[in-house]
Amino acid sequence: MKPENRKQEIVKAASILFKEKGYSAVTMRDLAKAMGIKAASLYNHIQSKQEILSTIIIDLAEEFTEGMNKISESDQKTIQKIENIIELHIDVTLRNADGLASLNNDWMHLEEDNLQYFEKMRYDYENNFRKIVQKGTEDKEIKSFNIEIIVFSTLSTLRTLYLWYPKQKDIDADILKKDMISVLLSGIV
Amino acid sequence: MKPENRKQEIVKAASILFKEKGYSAVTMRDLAKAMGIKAASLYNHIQSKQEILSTIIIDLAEEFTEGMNKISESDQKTIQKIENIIELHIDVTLRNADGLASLNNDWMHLEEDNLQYFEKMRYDYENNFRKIVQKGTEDKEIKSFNIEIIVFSTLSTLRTLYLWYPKQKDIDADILKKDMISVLLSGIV
DNA sequence: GTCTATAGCCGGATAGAC
DNA sequence: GTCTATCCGGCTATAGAC
Repeated sequence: MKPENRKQEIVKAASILFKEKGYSAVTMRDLAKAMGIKAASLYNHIQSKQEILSTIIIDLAEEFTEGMNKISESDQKTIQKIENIIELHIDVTLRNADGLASLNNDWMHLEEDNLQYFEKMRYDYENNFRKIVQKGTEDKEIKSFNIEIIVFSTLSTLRTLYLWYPKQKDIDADILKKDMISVLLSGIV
Repeated sequence: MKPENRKQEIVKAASILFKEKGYSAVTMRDLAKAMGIKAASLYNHIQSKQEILSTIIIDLAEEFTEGMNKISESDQKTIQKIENIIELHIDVTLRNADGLASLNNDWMHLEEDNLQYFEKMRYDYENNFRKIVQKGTEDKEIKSFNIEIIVFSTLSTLRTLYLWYPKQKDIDADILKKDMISVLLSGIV
C-alpha cells in the first residue's frame, strides 16, 4: 500500500476520533490503536499530529471556497444561489461528515500559516454569503430582516448538519435538500 | 471575599478560556494566569479541573431544562411555545454566552454521573421540542415538513447564538428576538 | 513499515511554609 | 489564601533494531 493511501487512512481515522473528543483530547496512542499499530509507526506516514489536523481542515475549507466562488460568480438569481449553497453544504456533509467536526470545532488549533489561511477563507466565505443576501433584499427577492440574522441562522443550520445527518439514516439526500431548502427559505409556519 | 464568590470568578474566567480553546487545551496554569495567581492556589477554591467543567455545564443544562418544562407544560398554542423557546435561548445567551461554548462543545468531557445526567437532560429537552412541533403539525399550525428537519434547523440556530451574538454589539435584545422569531417561523423569502 | 525504548516536556494535583 | 517545590503520569516525537 502506498504511503499516500496509508496517510489517507490515518486522516480518516483521526477525523472520527477528533469528532468524538476534539483534537486536543485525542492522543497519538489513541489514533494508533484505532489503526491497529503503535504510535511510533504513525510517523512513517505523517510528520506530526498537527499535519493531520491541517490536512482535514484545509482540504475542506478549500472545497467550500471553490464551491462558493462558483456560486457567487454565477449570474443566477439570489434564491437559486442560496439553494446552491444549501446543496453544497449537504453534498460536503454526505462525503465527509467527520472532517466537518474539526473544521467547526478545532480550527483554532491550527498553527501560524494554516490558521491565517483558514481564517481568510472563512471570512471570504461569509462575506460572499452576506453579499448574496444583501443583493437579494435589494432586489426584493428576500424579506428585509436584519441581514446578519439571516446569514447567521442559515449558516448555523448548514454548519451543524454534520452532527445531525448521520443520525437520520433513512432520509434520502434529495428529500433532505428539498425540505431543507423549504424550511430555510419559507419557514415552518 | 468568600470562597463561593472566588469560585464563581474562577468558573467565569474558565468559561472564557474554554470557549477560546476548548476544555482539553486549557491548562490549570493558563487559568491561574488569567486569575493573576498560581495554579496551586486554585485548589483552595475548587476540587479539580473537572469540577469547573461540570459546574459550567450542569448549571446551564438545568436552566434550559426548567425553562423547557414550563413551556412544555403550559396550555399555549404551538407557535407561542416556539416563540418562548426562542426567547429562552436568547435570554440564556445574553446572560452566559461563554458558558454555552462548553455546553455545546465540551459536554463529552464530563465524567460518569454528570455525563449521564447531562445526556438525559439533553435528550428530554430535544424530545419536548419534538413533541411541541409534532402537535403543531397535527393542529395545522406548522407546515408538515419532516419534523426532524424542523427541530434540527431551529435548534442549530439557537444553540449557535452564543458564537454570534457577542459580535453584534449594536443589536437590541428585543429586536433580535423579534427578527429571530420571524426568520425561524416565516422564513426569509 | 512496524516495533521497543526512551528522550524531553508538560499536564493535574498535593505538601507544607508563610 | 497564596506561594514554592515537587510528584508522577501521559504527551509528542525520535532513534535504531528487525
